[in-house]
Amino acid sequence: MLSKEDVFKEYLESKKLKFTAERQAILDRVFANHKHFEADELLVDLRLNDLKISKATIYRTLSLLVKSGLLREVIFGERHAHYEHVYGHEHHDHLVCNGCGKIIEFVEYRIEKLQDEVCRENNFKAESHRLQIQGLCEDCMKKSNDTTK
Amino acid sequence: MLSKEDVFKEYLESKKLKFTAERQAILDRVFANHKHFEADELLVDLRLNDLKISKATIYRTLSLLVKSGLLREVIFGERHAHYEHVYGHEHHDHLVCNGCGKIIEFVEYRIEKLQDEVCRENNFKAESHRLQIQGLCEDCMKKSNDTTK
DNA sequence: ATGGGTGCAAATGCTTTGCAAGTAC
DNA sequence: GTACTTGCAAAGCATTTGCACCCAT
Repeated sequence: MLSKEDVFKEYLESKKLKFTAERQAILDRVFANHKHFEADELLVDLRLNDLKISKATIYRTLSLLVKSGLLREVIFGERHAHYEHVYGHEHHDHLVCNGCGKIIEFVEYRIEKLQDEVCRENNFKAESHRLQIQGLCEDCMKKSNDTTK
Repeated sequence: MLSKEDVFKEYLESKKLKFTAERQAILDRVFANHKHFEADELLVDLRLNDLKISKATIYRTLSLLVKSGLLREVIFGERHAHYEHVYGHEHHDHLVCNGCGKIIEFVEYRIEKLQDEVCRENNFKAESHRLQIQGLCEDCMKKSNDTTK
């Protein structure tokens, strides 16, 4: 199986783009740590590792990582992007807590199958999908029911 | 059954807010025409009807319409909001064509049921959800297969 | 009369872009 | 050598906000 680097390098080559030190560093940090992250969090993480890469380059590289299929952009209702790993992770969907912002991932194969069915019915060729359920997690539910609050 | 106006007025009253001419006009135009629309499209529509309402007021009123439950905000992967009617429409999800931008609505009760099941398993209380499938519609699929292109 | 509402223009926050200088191949 | 890259600062865009004046209740 191809490593992340191989996947990225192959993509870059196919587009006649270059594998620079900045792209290397971003790739490393993106997959070193977090699962979900935002552009700014990546910037901080790079700084903490003494990597001085400009915001512009971060945005440009994230876009390439998405196009190469290593990352996916997720939008959680806010107006800025979050990213998550595609490489090495099964496709999943999200429960987003409106109370504390916690994100719970889940996999439900039967939903995917019904989606395929819907696509067939509408002569639609799916390329990607996102399902997200907003509400309250267990803890926040308890808090909001707590009459002593 | 309560009319849209009644729903809106009730919401405003409950928050000690006022039912102004601007809010009236926006409510009317929002439900006169479109289903899906963006803030800017609403602005144009208001101008075409000789209603000179500022952008600020449009944004402030849309937010109130969402809170009152008459509208829902949908984010189609772009970085700006779309709105759709809740009042008078069954809950549905979307197929979004990456080729031409067309939006196909669908209702699939079995998916909703599986979502409820997922929430139960995770002790999660759903408040809303959004499911969207991106891909190519029939027409765009034909175009991309067209070898004469 | 008065607390909320409006328009305007400026501010915001995330993201993109133009440009001059640097670098991978 | 030459096309692609980078950082910087400026621009872009959708949306929000501060403020002085206005108006529904």
